[in-house]
Amino acid sequence: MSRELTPRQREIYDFIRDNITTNHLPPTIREIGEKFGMSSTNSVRDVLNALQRKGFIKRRAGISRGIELTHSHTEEYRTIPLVGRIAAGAPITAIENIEDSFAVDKTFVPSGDIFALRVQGDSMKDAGIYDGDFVMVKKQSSADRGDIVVAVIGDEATVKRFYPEKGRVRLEPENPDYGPIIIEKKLPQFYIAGKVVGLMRRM
Amino acid sequence: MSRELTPRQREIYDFIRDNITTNHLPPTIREIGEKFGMSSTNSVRDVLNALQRKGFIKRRAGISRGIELTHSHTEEYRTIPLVGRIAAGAPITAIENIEDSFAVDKTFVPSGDIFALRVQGDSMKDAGIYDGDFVMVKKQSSADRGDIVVAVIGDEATVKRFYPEKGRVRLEPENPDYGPIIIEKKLPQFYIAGKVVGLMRRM
DNA sequence: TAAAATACCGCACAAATAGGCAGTTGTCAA
DNA sequence: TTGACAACTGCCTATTTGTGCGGTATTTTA
Repeated sequence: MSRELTPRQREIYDFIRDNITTNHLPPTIREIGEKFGMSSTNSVRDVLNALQRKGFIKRRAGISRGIELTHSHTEEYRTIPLVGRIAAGAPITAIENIEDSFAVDKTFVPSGDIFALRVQGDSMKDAGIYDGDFVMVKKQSSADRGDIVVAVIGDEATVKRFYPEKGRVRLEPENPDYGPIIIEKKLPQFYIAGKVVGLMRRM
Repeated sequence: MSRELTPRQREIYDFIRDNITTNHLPPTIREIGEKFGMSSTNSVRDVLNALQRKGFIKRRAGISRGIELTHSHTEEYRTIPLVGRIAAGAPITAIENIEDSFAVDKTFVPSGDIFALRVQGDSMKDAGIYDGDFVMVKKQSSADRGDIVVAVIGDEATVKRFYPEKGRVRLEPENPDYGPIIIEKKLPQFYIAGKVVGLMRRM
């Protein structure tokens, strides 16, 4: 279906895309024609028809500026809640706990229930996770051995490597200055909030 | 200046906003009128004038669908080009070099000319920058001492710490396994592409 | 209480816009 | 060499759309 574009088609497609991002508005047929020095609206129409046939754009008949990108760069992001405090018992992404939220590219995080958390301390420094980093966490109550998880103990959330052992759980930091945390499995104030699937850092 | 909106104005403002997010297109004056059962375009114009005067929208005269939201809740993210190859001479973000692009929250990267680059190798491992990470780079041709920069040498881009010295530049890795790179300043095939301002990692 | 703002109607007009038909030229593959 | 496709010109039409002028009635503000 979607064959390759010719240079001309690519050029015009790019112009439409840029126009949308710059002016928040798709161009009219004549605007395209003027830009590329075409004196006939039909010249543009031919190209638009080609783009539509090849599946790159959609058009809404009779509507001004009714050009829409199919491979829409418009909705490639998700909004992820940034969790402030984490308290045992309360659901993590309860509205009361959401401090902020930000946009992340869809291809960057797996689908499903994701939240973000700000890392405190440098106990995971040798895993490249630093104080102040934001980790993207996929909500799940269990994890595989060796996964980096967000564990909640009482009212504190901590990022550590997860090692299940007989009757207990070992949470291993990635920093020789810190020792492991051992949790007896029965503890009700302990649970796994999720698995770390991504990281963002401002520098 | 921007006083409160009347219920009617709020209603119409919301409709415009919803229309943009749903149809990726602002409505025409008549579309608004139809929606709210107004038979005169002037009824709509009055409200639009009020919205403009109060600073909620901007209008582009003579242009169809030329309504723009000022407090744009639509644009909390930016699209950053992911640069594939980097070749000396050619402008980095030339279309030929752009491999992909992805959305990033606006609050996450500074404004200005930003591109993303995939890190190869672990020479910056002790700065928490790992093989396969994406770094966000602010385009600039110079940097401060100690900044982490993207330097282009010939056809290769490398991420290192920047130390200007007399008549030359020292690029320092953050990994004891690697030594510094020394560049004589005159070299034309060497330049600073930008400064690393952020990092993203998939895990 | 007067002035300003709000929220409408109705009509008219010009510009902007999409769409259509007929034809030309060059390229490229069957 | 024929035919499909790409990329155009030119001209015409119908619809869409923004804008302008002149109104009315009610509410809010100074």
